[in-house]
Amino acid sequence: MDNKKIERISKALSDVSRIAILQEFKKKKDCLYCAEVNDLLDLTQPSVSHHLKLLVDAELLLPEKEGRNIKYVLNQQVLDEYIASLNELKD
Amino acid sequence: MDNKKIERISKALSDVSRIAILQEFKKKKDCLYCAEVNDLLDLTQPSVSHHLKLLVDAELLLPEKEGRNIKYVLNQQVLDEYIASLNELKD
DNA sequence: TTAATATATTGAAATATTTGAATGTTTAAA
DNA sequence: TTTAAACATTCAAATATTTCAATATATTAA
Repeated sequence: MDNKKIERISKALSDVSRIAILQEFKKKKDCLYCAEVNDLLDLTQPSVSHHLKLLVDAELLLPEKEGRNIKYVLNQQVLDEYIASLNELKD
Repeated sequence: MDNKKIERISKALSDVSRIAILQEFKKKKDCLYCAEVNDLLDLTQPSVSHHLKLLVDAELLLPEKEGRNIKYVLNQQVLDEYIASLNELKD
């Protein structure tokens, strides 16, 4: 994983709202609906949409359209690659 | 590790200059001098000082004064705790 | 087709981050 | 003690991020 990608993922992780979104996946098996995220956070719908976009742009979340709804799935592979990059920092 | 700490470390990691600083530790055994970081980056001394401060504030780097110089050591424990928090995101 | 629901986009304000010039502080050397 | 070296701080400018109101788009229901 190149440094620009590490930077982008780190930015995606550098906000407590977005961290909370990712943590919600543990509770809801492995998929989360956009509407659930709106309920989770104390923010307006456009703000939540913005946070989800950053997570999708970083490829930490994979969006799947289901009619009017969007289902998000955690991208474990990208998360693993990011963690592997961090582990490489250690001698 | 609480979410504010995760946020702070993620922010520290969300800049290519700071990522480059951390990666330099692999080459230089496990300690890096401030002056070496100044040489490494194409930035002015105050900017480098700012970046190092963010890494120290996030506790990713431990500073040790040596006369006029400062030696930085990578804080592997904090890095490990951060990685552990990310691993917890996965189901 | 019309209305309602779910999500995205735009635009603007508030705040945060990045950078460097100028300057300050601390420590060592002359 | 004067000077030089290493690093920090302050301030301001440029840029990026966060947030929300307003509005747009897409899809489903009536």
